[in-house]
Amino acid sequence: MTTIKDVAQRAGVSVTTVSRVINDSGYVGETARERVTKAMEELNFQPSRLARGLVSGKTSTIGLLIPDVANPFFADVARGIEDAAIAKGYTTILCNSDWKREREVMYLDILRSRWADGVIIAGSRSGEEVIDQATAGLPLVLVDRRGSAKRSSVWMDNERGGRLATSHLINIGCRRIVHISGPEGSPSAYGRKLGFEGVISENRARYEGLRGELIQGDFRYEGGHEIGLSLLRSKDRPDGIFAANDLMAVGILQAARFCGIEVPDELAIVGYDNIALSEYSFPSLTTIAQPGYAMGRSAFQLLLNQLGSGRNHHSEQQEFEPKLILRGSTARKQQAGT
Amino acid sequence: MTTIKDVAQRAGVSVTTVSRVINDSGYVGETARERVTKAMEELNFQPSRLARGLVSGKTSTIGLLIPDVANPFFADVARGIEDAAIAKGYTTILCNSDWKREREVMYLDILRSRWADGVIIAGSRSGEEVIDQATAGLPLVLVDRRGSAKRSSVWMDNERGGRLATSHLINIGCRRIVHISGPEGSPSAYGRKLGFEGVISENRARYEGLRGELIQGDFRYEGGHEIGLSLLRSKDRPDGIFAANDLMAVGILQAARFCGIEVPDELAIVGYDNIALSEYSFPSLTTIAQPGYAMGRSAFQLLLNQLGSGRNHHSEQQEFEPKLILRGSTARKQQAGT
DNA sequence: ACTCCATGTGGAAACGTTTCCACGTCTCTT
DNA sequence: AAGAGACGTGGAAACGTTTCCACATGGAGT
Repeated sequence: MTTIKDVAQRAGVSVTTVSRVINDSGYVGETARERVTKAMEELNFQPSRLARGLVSGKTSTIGLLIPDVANPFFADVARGIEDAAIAKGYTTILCNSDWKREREVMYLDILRSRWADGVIIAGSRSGEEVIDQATAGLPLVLVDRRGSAKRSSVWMDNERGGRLATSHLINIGCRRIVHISGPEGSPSAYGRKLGFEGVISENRARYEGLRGELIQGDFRYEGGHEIGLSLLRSKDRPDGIFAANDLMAVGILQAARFCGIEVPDELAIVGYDNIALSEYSFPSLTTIAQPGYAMGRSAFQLLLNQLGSGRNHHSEQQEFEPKLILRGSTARKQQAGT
Repeated sequence: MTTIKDVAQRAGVSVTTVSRVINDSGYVGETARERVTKAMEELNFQPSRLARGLVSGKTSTIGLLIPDVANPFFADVARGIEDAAIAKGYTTILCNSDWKREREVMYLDILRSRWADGVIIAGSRSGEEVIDQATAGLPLVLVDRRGSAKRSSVWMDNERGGRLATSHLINIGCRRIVHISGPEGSPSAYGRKLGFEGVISENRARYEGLRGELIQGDFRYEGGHEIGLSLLRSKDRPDGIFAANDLMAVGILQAARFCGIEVPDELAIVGYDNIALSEYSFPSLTTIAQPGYAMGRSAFQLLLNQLGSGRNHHSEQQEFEPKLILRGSTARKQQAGT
């Protein structure tokens, strides 16, 4: 490792001068600057960010805590964040919590020990107190929930999304609807469930025989597949399913194909997220769009605003609108009247 | 930030003793140990990895340089690497090069400045000299190519994979076959192309009228879609397409649906990677399996071996076998004889 | 009674930077 | 002619650890 001292020696100046050249601060003479620049190039010198971080207290590093990069939605979020971060000179540490609370806490400890300047947490199942405790003063942006006013967050109105999805199923004539929810504790899953329940109970008077059922899922493809199989093999099978994310919805789609059930005519399916997969499945999946990449970019921007503003806890909320994307999995030949 | 000094003071001992307790090294008395442990808990103390790294020269950090996490194959690789890394106490820095060589170099400079202990590069388009130059002594594992003997690498026999795919298309009766290759410079894309060309030229004598054509792609869905459209609209359209990855293959699938061309009967399609998407598309995609997660785990293991072995450049190669996965996109009613 | 070694502890240097302070020299103003 | 800047430079402290060294104290072996 070549250090600033080597550069100083080679250029025949002091380390102070080299530092000034690197940071373009203070006064440096023309000749000195040239010699330092030359020496840096010759030695292929890169100042150590460790040392720099130690003295400045800033590491230009952020932590990204998500359940799973292999989940396309979070991969999009991650990409959005990393792109925005590197553009501002920040480096991103990747942390996959695998939906486990204890892993979240573990990663947060690691991030603190590495002096991350801030953290973005997406898809956490932990409560706010736990997060508060574990982040302990670390600047923070949450991406899946409406945080309290004192915290920055990027979120969607998941309840509205859940309402859109459920209403749509009712509109096309479904009367026995099942909602496969997300893991317990996930605020987005909770919102979607609320929306579902709300619409079902509001419409029960209007459409007699309308029934809504709830099954707890895990946001994973395999989980959706299994639940789909057991659900579709029962006598009293549903004619509409709203899955809390696309991955599970696609799992159900496969289960339906396996059971020889026609989608959308015998069974209509709505997902959530609008990941690429939902467009290319067969039939293509009606879903609620959630712009992962844009939400990621936005989350980093909020974090940056917080970092810039020093002590005075500049906190902001950014909301994204859920949007119903109509595709094959609910495109019935004849629709029931509204 | 609470420091080791605060802990020492609270426990009434020297920083040396605290350090010994933290690292469980040297002699520490029973009472002193207890008091230090207690003080650490009370202060919620986490030793600074920056300071530690500065003195030890080791940061327990690795860099992960991939083209794009939003590409499901690389997301799998990333997940495999991160899982393996955290299990050994290493932290992963995420770098998306977006297939651009200059971004690779930029990221490598950043990683060096952060004193990453090692780097894993997947899907790079840069030549070995460029990589050598940019990594400059950083322990390194390449994941998509058979490195020279002096370098650790994880790879697949892409040429064999290309041969499998192309032979399969010929076997089911395709005679005008197009290969959509990957971006220029990518070794995996190159291997697949070689395999394609080899099989085509070897079979030209046997099957008269057999034609193979090459089109340069970019490993992206949209690219595949566009190429598919222009290809399928021409009079002289192919009856078989081998795409260098699944993303492009699915793009072509969509293009075929758009043009009203029957898959697999009018057009057979083979992809590469076996990402989740390939199973859920319609028709499902015949492809060459590439186990991203396992390759990621493996890559980290090789890196770890290198890190442990000090100066003596312990380098290993790990090879994975390509496997043909038969699915709907090539399942023709009647197959031509071999 | 002596040395020897295991045990326990702390001071201080080192890691590679940034930054505060001090000390020059030159030029311009009055 | 003298003082006030502006300009240019370097020494050294500081950041939070680890680790080398020195120095105690005690008991066991001769």
